[in-house]
Amino acid sequence: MKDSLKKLIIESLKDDLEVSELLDLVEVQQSTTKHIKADYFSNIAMKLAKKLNKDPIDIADKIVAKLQSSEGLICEVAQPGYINFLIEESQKNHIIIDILDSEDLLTICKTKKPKKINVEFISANPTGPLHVGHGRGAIYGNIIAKFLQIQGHNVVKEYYVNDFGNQIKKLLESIFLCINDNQYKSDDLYQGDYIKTIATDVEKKFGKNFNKDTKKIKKYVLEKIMRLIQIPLKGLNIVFDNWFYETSLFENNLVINIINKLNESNQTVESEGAIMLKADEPRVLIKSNGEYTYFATDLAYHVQKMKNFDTVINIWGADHHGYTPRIKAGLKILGYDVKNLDIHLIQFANLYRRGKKISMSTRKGDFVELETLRKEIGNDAMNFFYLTKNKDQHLDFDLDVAVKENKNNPVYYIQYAHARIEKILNKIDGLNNYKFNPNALNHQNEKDIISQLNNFNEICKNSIIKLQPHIMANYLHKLAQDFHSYYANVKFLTEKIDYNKIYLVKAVQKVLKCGLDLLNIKAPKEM
RNA sequence: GCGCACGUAGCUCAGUUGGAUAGAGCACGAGCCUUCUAAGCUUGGGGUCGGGGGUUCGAAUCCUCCCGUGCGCGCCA
Repeated sequence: MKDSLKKLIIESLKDDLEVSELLDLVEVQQSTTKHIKADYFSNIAMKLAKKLNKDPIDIADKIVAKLQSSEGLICEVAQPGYINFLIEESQKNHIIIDILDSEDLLTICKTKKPKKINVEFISANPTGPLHVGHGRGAIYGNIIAKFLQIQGHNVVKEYYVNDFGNQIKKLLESIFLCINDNQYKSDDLYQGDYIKTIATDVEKKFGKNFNKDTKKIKKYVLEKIMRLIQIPLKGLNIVFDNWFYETSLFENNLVINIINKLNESNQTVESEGAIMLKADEPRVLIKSNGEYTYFATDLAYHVQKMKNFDTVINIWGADHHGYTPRIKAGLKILGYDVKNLDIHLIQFANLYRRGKKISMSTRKGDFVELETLRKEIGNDAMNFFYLTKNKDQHLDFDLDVAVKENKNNPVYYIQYAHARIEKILNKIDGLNNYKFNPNALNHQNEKDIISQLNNFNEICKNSIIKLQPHIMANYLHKLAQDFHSYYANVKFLTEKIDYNKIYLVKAVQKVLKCGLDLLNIKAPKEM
């Protein structure tokens, strides 16, 4: 609808030599102001006025004069130069048939150039179970991968397992101490209850005095931890295609290869026994004790991804933002186009319980497990809660409210709309014998809903293509709201059923279902 | 101190490339079930969009300064 109006305007301006170069300024927007009687409007006259040094009203009048002949379209000029469009009801109402006939409501999102895309998310260190601090990134990353798949891309969901380096050493040390010294306490080591559980198992299998450095022990413990990590993921239906182990980089000599290449690039310097890369600023690759830094292995990891994929997406907590320039600088030196590396920074979600902020430290064992939260409030509420907010927004999550609202959560509002429609449709034989009359729906509630339905494609573009799930979440809420209002005002199952209304709610249900599916939220048939 | 974000109703958050009179949920006040599910509807109060300045026909949105909050500034990962 919007695009066709845009085309009309461009068409009307094309002959004018003065503006023919300015046609990309043309835009049409949906009218949202209640007191203005218009479906869409354009501000092109005001934009051109400046460039041409003319009165915007005159320009608008000219455009409107040319557009007047279009069928089913009423154009008006308003101060200080808006062009308002009113579309005939029957034309707008046709969206109902479009939706019901459509085999896939999301075809508009399909890309013409499918790419191989790697989406890496969560990637929490394998030193403990996932806690609530990982929830936002988990749900966001999963949905981003899904949106890309819907666009038609070939997506690999990946979890990077940091099974190399100090943290793992400390984990093993913690377990060792837990077995041999019940009273151990150290700010530097891990102390959660899960350590005790694993320690018990380790002791059973390996005895008290095992050698912490053997591969066997490490593998055993790592498997235990990875199993813990997968519990909430299974619960949330988050499935990874690939678990990339940091140690595999060494087994394949990938790190040393990268270091060699960097050395050849003349972008490395030696300083106090360490090798540094001239990245955004000098960054250590090899410590003076000969160990690789996280940066060095991470570069090798990213090179792997850049080689094998057209686009590489990292979903990172916002606390990693300072690391971005470094990794990009490194990849640039290695000859990769960092335009293909897309880093999504997710702001922290603070968690409160009884008005107090909950600290989330795996090491101190002071955290609420993601699985605990999931069980308390349920998948649907959890998905909706995280997906309804912009990733750039810091947000506060009050556990008490979340649990209290379990029965009263906004997500149920949307699901309830879906279930209510289902109940109506169940009592109808079907629509095959009734032809939809596009002129029949004139109730204000009906107009509101139809306007929302006409919006759906635009919402899909903004949400799915631009990877902004919260736009879809908020749209669904608005659509549900319009429906509930309608439902309260209108009786469907009367003696003489108006099947046009049934067409309408059926289309609404189809859109709700589509949207809820998108966000990994169930669309129940009854509640 | 430097860097990256954020600041919208009492609370939690929307606000689509700058558009016309600022939005929702929760909370609070008042109504609505003899009727398709009241997990619902209707209605009221509640705002200097952190503050100043600037750009523009037009700013919550862009620029700048200030204030506030979060995060980051390791030979940690």
